[in-house]
Amino acid sequence: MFNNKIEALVNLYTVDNGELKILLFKKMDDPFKGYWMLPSNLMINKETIEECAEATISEKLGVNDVYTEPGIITTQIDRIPDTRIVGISMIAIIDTVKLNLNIEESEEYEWFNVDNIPKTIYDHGEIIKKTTDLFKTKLLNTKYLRKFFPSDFTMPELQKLFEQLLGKEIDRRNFRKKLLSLDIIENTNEKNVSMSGRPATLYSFKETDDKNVYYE
Amino acid sequence: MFNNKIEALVNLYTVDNGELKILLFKKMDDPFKGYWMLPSNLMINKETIEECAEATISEKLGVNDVYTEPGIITTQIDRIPDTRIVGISMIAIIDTVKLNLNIEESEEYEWFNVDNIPKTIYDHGEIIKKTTDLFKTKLLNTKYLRKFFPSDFTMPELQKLFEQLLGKEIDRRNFRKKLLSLDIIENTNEKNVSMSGRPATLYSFKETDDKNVYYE
DNA sequence: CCAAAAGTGTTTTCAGTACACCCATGC
DNA sequence: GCATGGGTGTACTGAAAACACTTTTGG
Repeated sequence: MFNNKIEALVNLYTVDNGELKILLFKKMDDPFKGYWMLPSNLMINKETIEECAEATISEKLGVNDVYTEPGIITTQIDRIPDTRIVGISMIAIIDTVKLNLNIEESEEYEWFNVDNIPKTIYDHGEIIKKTTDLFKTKLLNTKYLRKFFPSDFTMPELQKLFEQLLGKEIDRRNFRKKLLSLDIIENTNEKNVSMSGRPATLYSFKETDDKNVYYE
Repeated sequence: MFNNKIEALVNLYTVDNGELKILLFKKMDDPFKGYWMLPSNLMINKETIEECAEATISEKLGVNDVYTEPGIITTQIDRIPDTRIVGISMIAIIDTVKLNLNIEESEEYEWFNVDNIPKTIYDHGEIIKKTTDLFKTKLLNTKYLRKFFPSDFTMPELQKLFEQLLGKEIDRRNFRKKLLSLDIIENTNEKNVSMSGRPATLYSFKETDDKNVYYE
């Protein structure tokens, strides 16, 4: 009567060329064959929900030490037919460096832009939407930005991410001015290798207190 | 192995004379006799966490139709000795009108200013702090303010609440100017009965889209 | 008439916005 | 040398902050 199954639904995010993306797996068998899903696992008695999420990532991708934290919770009785499972969505962040080192191409998973989610099993689509909305507001804070950019980044890259988060275009000069005025980043005096055009300067986050870059 | 007990830890808030307060109950027996606690109940299989929280409030105070939503989640294995219970803190909001109609004085409970929480059982103190921090940021939005003030309120009352939320003093004239400029409230042309001094004008929230009053 | 709290307008300051031209690289 | 994307400075605008005196009530 009081015992419940709890599943961690892992929303694993990365920033790829200034785009916020989430990792989804393809369901290879019926029901819902061809639909997409969040990697998930039932939480066992002797672990925390964070441990459960980290184990799921490790199992699916072979990557360890990924930051996770709880997102939203769903206790709808009938969210999955014929069984009662409490869902806890987990926000997880991985940077492109770790990604490139450890992840190979696969038929079974794909990184999707968070604003372009394919059809999913059960309520995963709704969970992704709610969790991503929550995460987008958190992501305006350097605490989370740091995790995507543990080493360095370019201004145009970061600007592109903010344009997606805020859903509007930002003037290049004003964005740069604002970021520098906050005194949270520093010039590394390095340049990236660009596809074409002038190479961009690389910046990194200073080791200061975290603050929000934008509101609203 | 996969079955867990889940408890709803109800953080019931009200605004009393511009002060944000939370309801706590006194533990009347050992262990932790004399310590304070959040009202809570284990969630049963056939209810949602919201229903569990609402039932808890109904049981303790005899008040129904109270708005609730999930706050934070704790899955620490040893948060309660010798047993594993997953804790979900629930934000619940009650207005002073409902309060006065239904609640009588009691030895067993008390409304505490959220910035002055007494000693609590287990991890309740930490849960209150985290949930209240979360709620304070939400409370800058009229969606939640409305629930505290379903009928009307005075400017000084609302200003006092904002001063607590933001942790700083606000100029009376500037606060008034800002609130009126947002076009979210209207003058009811009524006055309240004051303790002493000039009676304050009563305002109410317009039926418009919700927005944030302040950031940061 | 005195104490207590509410109400009101103007100036200053600073952050946000708008805007156009030059620079470094690859091909 | 040209296409591509990166880097820079200034003027305008509007919201936030600073600030002091008057009004209404109860006792």
